[in-house]
Amino acid sequence: MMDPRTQARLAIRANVFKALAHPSRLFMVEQLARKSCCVCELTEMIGADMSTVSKHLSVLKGAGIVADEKRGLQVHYRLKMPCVLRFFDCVGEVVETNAKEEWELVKR
Amino acid sequence: MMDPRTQARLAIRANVFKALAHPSRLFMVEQLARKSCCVCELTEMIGADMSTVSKHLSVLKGAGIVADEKRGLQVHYRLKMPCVLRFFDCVGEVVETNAKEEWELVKR
DNA sequence: AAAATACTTGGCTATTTGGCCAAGTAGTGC
DNA sequence: GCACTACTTGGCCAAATAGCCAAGTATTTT
Repeated sequence: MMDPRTQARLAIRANVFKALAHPSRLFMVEQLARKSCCVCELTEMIGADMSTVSKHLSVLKGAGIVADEKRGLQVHYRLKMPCVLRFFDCVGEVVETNAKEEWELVKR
Repeated sequence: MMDPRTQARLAIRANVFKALAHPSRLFMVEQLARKSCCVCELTEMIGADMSTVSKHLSVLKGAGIVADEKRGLQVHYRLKMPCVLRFFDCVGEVVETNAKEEWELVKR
């Protein structure tokens, strides 16, 4: 019946996945993997309101995936847990396999 | 400004993460990694309504993470993309690091 | 063919999430 | 101190998610 400890462990882990479960946040992680950026740079690239971007970043920060540091007027974010990049290969594989299978179904 | 192709690519990938972003679904993936199960077994373990479990499974199936097969009255699900298990090590690492840091803050 | 089992799907409600705008905070430069 | 820039936070609304119950489907059993 799934004891409370297991339940709690899974809930905490689910939060990490939840943090990555948004296109803009994936984009941010990819960018930050290349180089640290201030909020303004990411805002520019994504093209949403800065407040929106800031909130996304705080979700990633809350999950422990990125870290921030104030430099003068700007706040710079960096990828704190580069191991999340390892996810992306597998996700790419999943997506590719799905697409191939769907194609096979529709093809004829 | 994030072109539509990038946008679409990220949205598809985000769906895979979204599928994993729930405690019960993580539990299912872990179980299915050990052995294939029917819906009834997972329902028993999780302790929710069978309809709820069935819906969770269809989310995982929609993301291409699991596959199903009917055997008599039962439907058996299996882990189709075992590479998602590789995520779990990193997620564990993230969670552990977060916990350690939070502890350092509260300690004194 | 009727009953039982193992699911899935539809309907409903409560909660969460995502977005923008407006207002607040924190440094910088005059 | 006052204005300016770079953020963050609160408020609000629209949309998505998660849960249960009830109803529907498919297969087996009697």
